[in-house]
Amino acid sequence: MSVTIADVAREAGVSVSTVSYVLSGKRTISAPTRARVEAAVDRLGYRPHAGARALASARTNVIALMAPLRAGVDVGVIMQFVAGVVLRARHYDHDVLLLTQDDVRGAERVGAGSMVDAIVVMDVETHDERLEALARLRQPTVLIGLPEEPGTLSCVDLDFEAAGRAAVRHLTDLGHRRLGYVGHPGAVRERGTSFAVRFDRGVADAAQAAGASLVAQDCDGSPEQSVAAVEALFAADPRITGVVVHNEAALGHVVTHLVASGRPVPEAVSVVTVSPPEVAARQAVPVTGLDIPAERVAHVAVDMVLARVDGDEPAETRLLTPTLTDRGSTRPLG
Amino acid sequence: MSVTIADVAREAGVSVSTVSYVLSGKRTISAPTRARVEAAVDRLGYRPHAGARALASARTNVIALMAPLRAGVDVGVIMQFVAGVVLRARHYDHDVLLLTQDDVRGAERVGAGSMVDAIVVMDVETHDERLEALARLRQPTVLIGLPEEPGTLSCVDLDFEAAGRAAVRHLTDLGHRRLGYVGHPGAVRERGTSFAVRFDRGVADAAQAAGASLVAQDCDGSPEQSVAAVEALFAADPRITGVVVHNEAALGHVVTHLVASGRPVPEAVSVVTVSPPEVAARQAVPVTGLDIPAERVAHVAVDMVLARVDGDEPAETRLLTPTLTDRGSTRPLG
DNA sequence: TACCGTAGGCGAAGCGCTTCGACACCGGCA
DNA sequence: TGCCGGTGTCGAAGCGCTTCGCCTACGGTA
Repeated sequence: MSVTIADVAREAGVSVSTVSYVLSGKRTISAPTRARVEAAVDRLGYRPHAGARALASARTNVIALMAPLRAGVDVGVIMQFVAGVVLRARHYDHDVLLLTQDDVRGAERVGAGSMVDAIVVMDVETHDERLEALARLRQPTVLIGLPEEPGTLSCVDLDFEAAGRAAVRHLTDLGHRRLGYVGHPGAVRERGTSFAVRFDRGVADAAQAAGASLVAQDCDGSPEQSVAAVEALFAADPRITGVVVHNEAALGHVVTHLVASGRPVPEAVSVVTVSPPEVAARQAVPVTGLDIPAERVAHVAVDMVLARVDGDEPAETRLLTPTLTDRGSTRPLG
Repeated sequence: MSVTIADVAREAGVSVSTVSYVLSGKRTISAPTRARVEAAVDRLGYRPHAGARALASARTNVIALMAPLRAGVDVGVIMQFVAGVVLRARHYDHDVLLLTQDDVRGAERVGAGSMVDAIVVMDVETHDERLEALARLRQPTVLIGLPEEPGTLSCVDLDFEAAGRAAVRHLTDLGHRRLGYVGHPGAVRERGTSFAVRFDRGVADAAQAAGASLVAQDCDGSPEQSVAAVEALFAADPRITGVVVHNEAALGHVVTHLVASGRPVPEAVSVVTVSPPEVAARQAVPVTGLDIPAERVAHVAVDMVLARVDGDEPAETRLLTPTLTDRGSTRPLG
């Protein structure tokens, strides 16, 4: 069929094993021999057969990525993440096998079938039904998100609690002491990756630590509810000067309504958010906030999971510290 | 390591080859024997080793998908397409290996390395530098788009010429005889997948056939150019009553400006477009148009390329006929 | 009754690669 | 001079699966 390692060996006048060692670098080979082999490889256009390699070495150089491919609000972020995983995987000379979120047996299939060396799972929920199957596989797995019971699985996520604290502290450092908070609907707090709960806690803690008052309001992100949430905040405390928005979908509506209702941003109200930088930046008033670094999370995920492939290192959970980008939607009180 | 076919054979009290034949169905096996084997498989949780299978059978049950993962305007459409490919591949019991567009040697790597059975390439340009390498691979390939020289490669795309004709005919059937057309900038006509050129031709042909006048205007999709394009059309012919927009990015701006400048849609001007249905539907005035069926294209692409895997059928180019969805942005003249 | 075709099963030869152990050769040391 | 430890190379044994050819039974036909 195509050119095999035996062809290369013959062409270079060495044995098959020598060619293999030249290619893998796992034994020292003298410079002249190595040169002959490399020349033969080039001349014949040799490419090792991935299946044969996988069979003999128990390594495939492929990682599985389970991603939510349904069209949704945050498609852009998902793409960024997927691209980040592919890029980073290539950096380690790995390819990426794409599985969809709803292919519940997908991980099991590719894992048990030894098609991949490791598995990255996006969008993990607090009580995720896939975890059990994942834990049984011999491939290391990394989860994006923080389930209640990670067991022996690694996790990466943004440190939402720190993000909540940082968001509030940014406001209190500017002197704001009467704060509003637009969060997620209760349903998200249950499911989700617990990020909502963690963020809430960070917000509350920091407000208390700074001696600031805090009015919170859930919001599903619709234009109506967003407007209503803003009004509810100011009804509860008309003197609010700082607002934290942890709801990508609502962000635009909240800002627009603040301005439209005679509360210009940042002149009357300072606004801080957590979101992908692109989302925060493209609002009518660009919004200062904590960036969700999709690509960085992707990189870290791949790094972590590949580190575990042949090391017997234990699982680990890593929370990335968010960084705040000032886009001018806040200003000192007074 | 894990359960092998030999374990299953032992457990079922048959030979290894018998187990293999039960699994593949390539030879008749008596019902009782088959049952024993299947029971053993279940009991042991046996999964064939993909690498071993690939080595022995020269089939991997994986297809490569080369997709543009950079964040762009049409991320949603790309995702739809990717999801469509994965779904359809699963339907044939295949998995999908994801390559990025800019990984120029990616296809060569996975192809020559026998990691995949077939290759799907998105976003092919008229003179695509990847074509040559793809043609050299032994795996069948299907291109999304229509390059100038497909050679032995298969292609799928929407029939943009038919779409152009249908768009115009929809207007002329309603009695419109003075038409405007907002197209792509010249640069896109050069690159791209020639779809712009093909659409242009369809539009011009149909206008001529119906004896309608046609004023065309290029547009890069920016708000400014979109407004300028509309004004240019009506400057050239103030009596235009029907407009064809073949520019996703411009569509919103064109519609908005028509309405804002006292030319309500559809009361004063009928508008027809070609775009993904979601885009047409979410405009201020939902726009009637020819749908770009991302998922259908994906399905057809997978069907075509897998059909060629072990058949020696020749390459083929398929142009999908677009269908028109009426969203109320057109009305009879008068 | 003798024969043949077929269904049902087995053995073994690869598929192309990695890797372990063996071996030859060389220079340095006692 | 003899021995020892590296260094560089080779041979061969798998890795787990598919598939070809072969063999046995058995039922049907002449």
